[in-house]
Amino acid sequence: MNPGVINGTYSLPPGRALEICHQIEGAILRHRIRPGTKLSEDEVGDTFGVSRTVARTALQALAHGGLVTIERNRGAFVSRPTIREAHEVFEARTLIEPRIARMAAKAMTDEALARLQRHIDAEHDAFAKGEMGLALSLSGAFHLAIAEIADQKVLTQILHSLVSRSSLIIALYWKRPDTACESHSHHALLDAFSRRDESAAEEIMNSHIVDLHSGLDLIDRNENEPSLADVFATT
Amino acid sequence: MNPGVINGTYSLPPGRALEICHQIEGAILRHRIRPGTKLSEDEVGDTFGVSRTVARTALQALAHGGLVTIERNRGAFVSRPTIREAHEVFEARTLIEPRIARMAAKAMTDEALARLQRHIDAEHDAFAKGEMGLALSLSGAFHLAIAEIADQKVLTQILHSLVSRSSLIIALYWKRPDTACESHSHHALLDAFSRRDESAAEEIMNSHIVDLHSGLDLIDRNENEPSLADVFATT
DNA sequence: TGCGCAATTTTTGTATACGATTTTTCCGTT
DNA sequence: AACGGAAAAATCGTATACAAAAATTGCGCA
Repeated sequence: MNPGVINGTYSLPPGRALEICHQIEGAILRHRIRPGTKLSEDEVGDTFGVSRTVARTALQALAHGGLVTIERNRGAFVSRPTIREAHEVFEARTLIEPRIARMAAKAMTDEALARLQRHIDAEHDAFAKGEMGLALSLSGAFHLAIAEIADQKVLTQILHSLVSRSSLIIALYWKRPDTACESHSHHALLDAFSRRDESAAEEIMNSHIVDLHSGLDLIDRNENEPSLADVFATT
Repeated sequence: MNPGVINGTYSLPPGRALEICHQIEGAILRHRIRPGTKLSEDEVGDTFGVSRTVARTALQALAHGGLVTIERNRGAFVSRPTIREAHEVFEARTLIEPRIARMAAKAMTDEALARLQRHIDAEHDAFAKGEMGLALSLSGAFHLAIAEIADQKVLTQILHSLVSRSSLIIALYWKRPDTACESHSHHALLDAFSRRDESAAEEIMNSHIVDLHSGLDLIDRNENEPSLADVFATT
């Protein structure tokens, strides 16, 4: 199972390429592949036992979701969102998700509540086991589940891309890599949903996203990895 | 020149495929190709003098933007948004664009104002000449230009997809195909921008999108083309 | 030893070939 | 004449081949 992976997000006909998309997406969302990692066509093709043609299709689909960046004549890499983009992604989520939460509260059913509860349980579980990557991806899946309940396909697709990129952003800029990001916002959200309290859901979601945003270390210490070159520069 | 086409929207490396994307997008936005039209790989390849490989890449990119729909073993077609999707697209725009207008008002410069004025002039021009397709695509480009001025890349990309799909929706559901869609909302918007009146810009944009939405004929006479089969059903 | 240039290797861009699926056409049967 | 099915054609899915570009390596020279 691939948490965070929702059907119909990649506009590809069902087939091998779509499956590979989901596999790679899952790996990135669980932080098993770091931003910046090269994803060569041969490597992907060999890994999944397909030709470069199919691997290429999958990588291009991922590129359109923003998870992968393709540079001409250089290949595909797991995206490294800039600080600028990080801000924009969370600002967009702040705009969109509270509204989605409100719509979800309106459309909430007992079945949907149970599903959200299961999401939270799984998230807790992974967290307890120390599987942080999995926990994080499940946390993203929770947000998408809400969008699905709101039954807004267009916004869900948009949110999918935003949540995916958020995962990359967290991998790059989360303040305390060791410390965990457990919050009980999801519980509070579920509670509001169970009361069908639209305004509360909207407000809680808003604070939740703002919290996430502010949990990032987005001070511009001249952008991106100072790795090696800068570290040993003897100025 | 391709009105409505903005760089960086399709996550493809520069090259032949990207160019073909823009060409096809331009044609669709100007209503030179109707929703539902088949775009076969051979046809596209021959038209632009490239192999199917490149044509395929372009079509897949367009599919991710929502302009084209690919069905497995059947090929690519210009998308035909459902009534349901039409509502969702305009609801999403109602959520996003007023905010973008506000941000644009805040970031407005004289140079940007001049650019918007040129957009409006071009739109008028096309309209006067009866080139409705061109006028419509320029109208979409105006909205995108605002997003660019707001300098929000993430939201601009999202809006690009929404505006493109709006063009398909208008092609399918506009109430009076003969009557024109001239409104002076764009003028009013420009006026608010020139006064740097953020609230006015936000409010005018909101009404403008709502107007567009209500100009559509989205009554569900059991979805899409009743064509033929239903027409002659002798119940 | 350090630098730069050239040859080699790797990797991507594009075209083409072949098998699979779908669509169309055409013919025989009723 | 209408229907159904089989053959033919068209179109897509995938693999592979070759050309072009980039990255790497290694050599020669200062």
